[in-house]
Amino acid sequence: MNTPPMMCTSLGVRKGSWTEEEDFLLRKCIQKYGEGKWHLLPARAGLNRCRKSCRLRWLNYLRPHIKRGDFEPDEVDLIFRLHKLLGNRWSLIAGRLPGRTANDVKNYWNTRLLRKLNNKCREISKNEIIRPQTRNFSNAKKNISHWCNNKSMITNSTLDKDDERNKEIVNICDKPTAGETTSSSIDNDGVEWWTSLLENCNEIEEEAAAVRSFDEENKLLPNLLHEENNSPLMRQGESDGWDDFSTVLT
DNA sequence: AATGTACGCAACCGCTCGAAA
DNA sequence: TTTTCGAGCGGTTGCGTACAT
Repeated sequence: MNTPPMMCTSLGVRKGSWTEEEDFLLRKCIQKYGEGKWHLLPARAGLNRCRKSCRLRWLNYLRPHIKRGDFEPDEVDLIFRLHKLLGNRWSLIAGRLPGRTANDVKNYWNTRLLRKLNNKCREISKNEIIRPQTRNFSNAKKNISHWCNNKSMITNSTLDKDDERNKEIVNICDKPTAGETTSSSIDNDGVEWWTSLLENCNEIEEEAAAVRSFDEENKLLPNLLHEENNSPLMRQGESDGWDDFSTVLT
């Protein structure tokens, strides 16, 4: 392994890739003192790194039992489900994937999965002409106070960014279940797409809250993958929109 | 063989949150 | 109650590598 190029900040703190020696020092220090107290770690370990860098290196790379290599289909399934439920809460998602880090999950989502979704959307757009529709907000007044009180609407990063990729995800993820209005059959009053989106936000927030409280009671789901049919989150027969993803990914 | 491009991953940055003073 | 500071998180960037031209 070649020594990576050295970079230092103005304070002389080393940046850039980690060397084997630094890894060794970090590992040794954590074995001795345990995790935490990151601000003390660089001095204890004799590392010329900032505490953030040390923490990240440990969490994403050096920690025992970290799984490397491709994600299994089960894991990809779970990522999709949890992303729909939780949004870009990578640490929460990773918490349900033993051996995977938030950074891994985030990278995987941002590269491979998003591309697959984008490709699918491009295929769709080849065949369907999506015409912009005028939006009549007069009918939406009644919803405004509801929107304003809905924190998830304001802060949910998967929804509030004017980002084409997020829009595509929202379109796919919010593909309605049987009996609901389809996104392609957008209503004529021009409001329903907004309200249904907002309702979804509420649902997602409620489900996320349920996850949190469930976690607190049970301390992490033992193995969601194998128990999902019994899981309160993914009960059989309840459409969570996931079935749609299988087709997207193939 | 050389060059350009796309992709994946590791790492950094800036922000928020919560605890302690 | 306010301020300070450490910890943690998500977004983004940069680099190395694989692949295409």
